[in-house]
Amino acid sequence: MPDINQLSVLEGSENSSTNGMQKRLAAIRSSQDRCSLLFESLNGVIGELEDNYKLSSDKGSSDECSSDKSSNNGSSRKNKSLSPILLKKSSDNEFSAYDDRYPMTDPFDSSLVVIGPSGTSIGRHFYNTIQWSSSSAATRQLLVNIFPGEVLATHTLTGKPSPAFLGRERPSKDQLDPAKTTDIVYIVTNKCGVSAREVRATITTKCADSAKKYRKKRMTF
Amino acid sequence: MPDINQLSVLEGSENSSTNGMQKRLAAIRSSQDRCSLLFESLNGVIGELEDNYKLSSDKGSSDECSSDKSSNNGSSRKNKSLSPILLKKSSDNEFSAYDDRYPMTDPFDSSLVVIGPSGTSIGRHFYNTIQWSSSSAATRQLLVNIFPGEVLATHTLTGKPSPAFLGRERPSKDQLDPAKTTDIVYIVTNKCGVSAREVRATITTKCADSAKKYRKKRMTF
DNA sequence: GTTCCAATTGGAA
DNA sequence: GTTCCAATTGGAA
Repeated sequence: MPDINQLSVLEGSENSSTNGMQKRLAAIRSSQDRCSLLFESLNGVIGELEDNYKLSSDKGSSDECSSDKSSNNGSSRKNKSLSPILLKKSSDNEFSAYDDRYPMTDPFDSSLVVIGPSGTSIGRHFYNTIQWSSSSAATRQLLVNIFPGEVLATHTLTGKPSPAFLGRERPSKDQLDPAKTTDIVYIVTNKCGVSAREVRATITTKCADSAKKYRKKRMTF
Repeated sequence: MPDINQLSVLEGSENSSTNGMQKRLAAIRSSQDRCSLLFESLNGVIGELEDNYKLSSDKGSSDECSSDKSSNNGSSRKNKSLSPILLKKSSDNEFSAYDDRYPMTDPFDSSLVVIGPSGTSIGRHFYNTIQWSSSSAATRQLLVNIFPGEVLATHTLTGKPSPAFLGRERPSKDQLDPAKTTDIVYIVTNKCGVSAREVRATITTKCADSAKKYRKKRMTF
């Protein structure tokens, strides 16, 4: 969560800040992390309950067709009451840096949704299919939508070689466009209430898995 | 949320902290208060969803309800059905099968505290010094208290070799006593509200760091 | 077919 | 001096 990291600025501005203060900040940070986890947990519960509810209330409709959701009468009330609260939660969860403008509709193309301050945009339809109830699923969905599979296979989060493979270097990989990855981290941390660390780990793993996939393809030649 | 309450301790011991810092801390505190409110709100949503769900699906739902659910009578149903879901979710986050008995005083030695179902015990005085506000700090404190430094340096969580170093094997390491590591995971997940994954990652890292330390010592010979 | 796990590393924080 | 980061791997889940 970006806001917490910003707290480190404090240390710079105050030369008098003590070790004790560091500890306090660490304590705050970790309790906020726990908050995030709890949010995720609650989100999961809500998603589950909602799924059950939908399942039994209107059996025919598939889950995530959201486009015509707003046109529902009566029964849509429950859906409606759910979303705003969840959104409110997300924004409040980001104690500071959260910018209410994102996600926002692309001002030049209403079929696009801008997901973060760096301006990364994705299709609205795809956006509506993202499973925010799982931060790793959401992260991976965003990755495969934003980057071609081969880019994922040939790039990494940082572009740096593994320190564990020094002197045994693998073909070096470029860095995924940082503007896009930071926007992914931005939207997932905000929508799912998880730490940036977690999202970044998922990106790292997804790249590794993609590379593995392409490596296998090569083997078959 | 116990963690947030613990933060109030911060106020007790401020000596050098500046006015600006106070304000920032106040801001954090208030946002955490908001957090608490949101939890209540989310809980309300869950209740509402569940009521709706109950209302519309009183016909043998198939989901993951436990075996004894069918034996419930009408009135107890709502309370009972919500809890399992929350518990289930919780266990995903490793608040898991929380057993109120732990931590407990060692029945044979009141100076010891048993931290988990496997019976790992630690000194009461040490127990009282654990920083539960940081899951990684708490995990590391427990590790160094329970295992000698050299054991940490020569063991790993699983005892398995790194798959990334096949054909280039490092001297193999034994597995840390699983009874003890599971108890560490148990107590930290419960006290800090973090996932088992996170605690296990910290254990892995601590072992790696310890091994590094001892490796350096060797280098100096 | 995809996601997740954890051991290892050097250096950054 | 210690903790944290992320790339890489094979296989488990």
